[in-house]
Amino acid sequence: MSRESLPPTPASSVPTLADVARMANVSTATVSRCLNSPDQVAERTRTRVMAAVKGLGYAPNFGARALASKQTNTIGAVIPTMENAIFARGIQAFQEELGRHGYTLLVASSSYQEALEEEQIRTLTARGADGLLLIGFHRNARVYEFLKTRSVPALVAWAYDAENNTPSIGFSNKHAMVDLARIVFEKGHRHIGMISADTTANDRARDRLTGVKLAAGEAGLDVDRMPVIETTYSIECGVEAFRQIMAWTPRPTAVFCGNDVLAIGALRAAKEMGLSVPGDVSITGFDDIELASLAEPALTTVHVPHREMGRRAAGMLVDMVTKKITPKSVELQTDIRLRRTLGPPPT
Amino acid sequence: MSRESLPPTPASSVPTLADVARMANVSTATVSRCLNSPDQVAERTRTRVMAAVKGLGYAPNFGARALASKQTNTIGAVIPTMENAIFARGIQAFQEELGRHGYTLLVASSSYQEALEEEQIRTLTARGADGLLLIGFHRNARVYEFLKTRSVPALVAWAYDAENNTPSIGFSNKHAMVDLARIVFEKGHRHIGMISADTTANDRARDRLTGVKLAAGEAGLDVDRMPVIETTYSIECGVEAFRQIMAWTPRPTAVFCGNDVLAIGALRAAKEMGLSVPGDVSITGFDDIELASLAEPALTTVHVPHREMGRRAAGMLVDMVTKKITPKSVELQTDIRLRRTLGPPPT
DNA sequence: TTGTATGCGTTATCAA
DNA sequence: TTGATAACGCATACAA
Repeated sequence: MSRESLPPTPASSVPTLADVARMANVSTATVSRCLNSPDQVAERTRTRVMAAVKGLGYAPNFGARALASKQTNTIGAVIPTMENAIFARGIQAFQEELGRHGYTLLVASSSYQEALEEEQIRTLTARGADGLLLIGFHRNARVYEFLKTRSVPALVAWAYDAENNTPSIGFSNKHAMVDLARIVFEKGHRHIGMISADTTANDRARDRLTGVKLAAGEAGLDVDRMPVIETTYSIECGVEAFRQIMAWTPRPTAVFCGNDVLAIGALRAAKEMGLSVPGDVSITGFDDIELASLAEPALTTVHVPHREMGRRAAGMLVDMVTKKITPKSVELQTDIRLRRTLGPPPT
Repeated sequence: MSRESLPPTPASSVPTLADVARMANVSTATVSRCLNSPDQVAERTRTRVMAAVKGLGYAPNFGARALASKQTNTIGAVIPTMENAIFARGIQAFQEELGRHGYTLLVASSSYQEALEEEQIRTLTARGADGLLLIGFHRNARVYEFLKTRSVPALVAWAYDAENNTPSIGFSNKHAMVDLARIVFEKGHRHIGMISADTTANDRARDRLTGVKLAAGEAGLDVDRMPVIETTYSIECGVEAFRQIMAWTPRPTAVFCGNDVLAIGALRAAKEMGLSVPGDVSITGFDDIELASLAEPALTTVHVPHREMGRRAAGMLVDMVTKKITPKSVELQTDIRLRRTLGPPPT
């Protein structure tokens, strides 16, 4: 056996494959095989090599591995923000499940800005993400093309659409809101309003509004005259929007909020205005974050299985990356949590 | 000029430096320079090269760049969990600031488990993180040695210790708690209790407990007889622990909680037990998460500048990585938010 | 200012 | 089962 081809051991630095090979008296190819497909190596040599690996404290160089194997075992996620508990929770589960499959998570946030999201997607792709988790479908077609030419698999979460080319895992924002709204109308409400996120760049927000309108139509309301305020997802904006919407004529007896954060704001505004909830006005949210059941009175909302979504999204994405398949979209079930902020309209 | 050295353009795939070079009729070295140090290239050629970059939609290959330059422009963070709003908030700011400096965030979570944290640190290092953000100082010495031999700079956040070898950014958990506790004792409380996280593996929790004991000693209380319950950071555990601690004799008139999540649980338990807060018992938290001011009654707690900490941590870490310096530890200020859960003891 | 040539540490193909 | 060796795509020292 000749190890002449291997350069001499350097003074002291991070050990490389060659160092291990030299120590175990085998070729670098054999060391590489020991690490990546151990069963292709004879028991004897393998133990010898592994001993050298331990002894040197060898760990493969990430860049070199990525360059040679064309994959990084890294998955990227671009989310609006971690500050919203629903994403924090989902991403936490996502990361845990990725870890179980030997993948690491690369994250970036878009702050709900379309242009920034596109930039982040490009960045994570450039950073070598093997696959991408995206939130919702709405984005420039250019982005989808980019992903396709780069052949980076992407999965959409927090939204569901069986027809779309991009696989997704989520729930029907529209149906969930229809279910909730029907219950509200059954209580007898005839004057409603909605506080929503911007519906132009946020398909989830749009679908939720559509759901309310659909149910309102069923209930025979004049959908076009329904007050809708579009604002940003924050408690303060919820406060402000609630004040505006309650100034409408006729005054709403029930206010749908695009998410729980807005609803908490609405609740606070109602208190400040001296309005009883649900005596004077009913309020509903969406997401069922921790705050929803802790609020006073507790918030009626749509429960979304964020953790399950994160966990399963990880599994799907790993499949997409490793098996190079496009999975079927998965629809998760939401359910209505009836709590104290919903009651019959004032008589 | 001869471009003979460059291989012919491949059928169609992801463009490389060579493709750009061929198109712009320059060498790969020039293209590389255009991208990394534009000022070393003549205006004329640069515009030509940049046009080719745009035209081809070229983006550098991550693995190759990492291999050649020995850096990934990636920073890793190992946090207990994203589900705690304080980390979600801090990490969000951390990531935003990293982005401004051209760095991307790699995250992993330890679920407050020491062994898992060590594994995650090794994983992120193996994934080529240029630097690491860690939470608190407590971890096996082996980990610090590992980081040193690998020469991966690490910064500790959510804790502050000017003496430690590892630079840190945070605040004195002990002093913050002393400040809060002094106010409590000034109100006249003589019987207190504490609900804490596990103090063996969590240095922040330990310091907070120390703070309470210090102030209690100052106030002339018998520190050894003070009831302390160690549990896990969750609302449910807070509920359970509060029940236990209120069964103590003499019954505490004030209960310090290791964080706001536990305090929210304590608050809920008090309600369920028919106790008035602060009439029968005062409750305090730590962190000042959103819930704290939204709770009913609003929670007296220690405000921690989580966002600022995340943002500045990013800046420090980038400095450590790029300038190869060890920055001075930074101490941030906390302040007490006096809200309704704190009152004088019942007479 | 630009080009040439080499090395970075793996993986993978092909031989032996 | 193992070894030699050619990519992989970029950065950079050195030369022109």
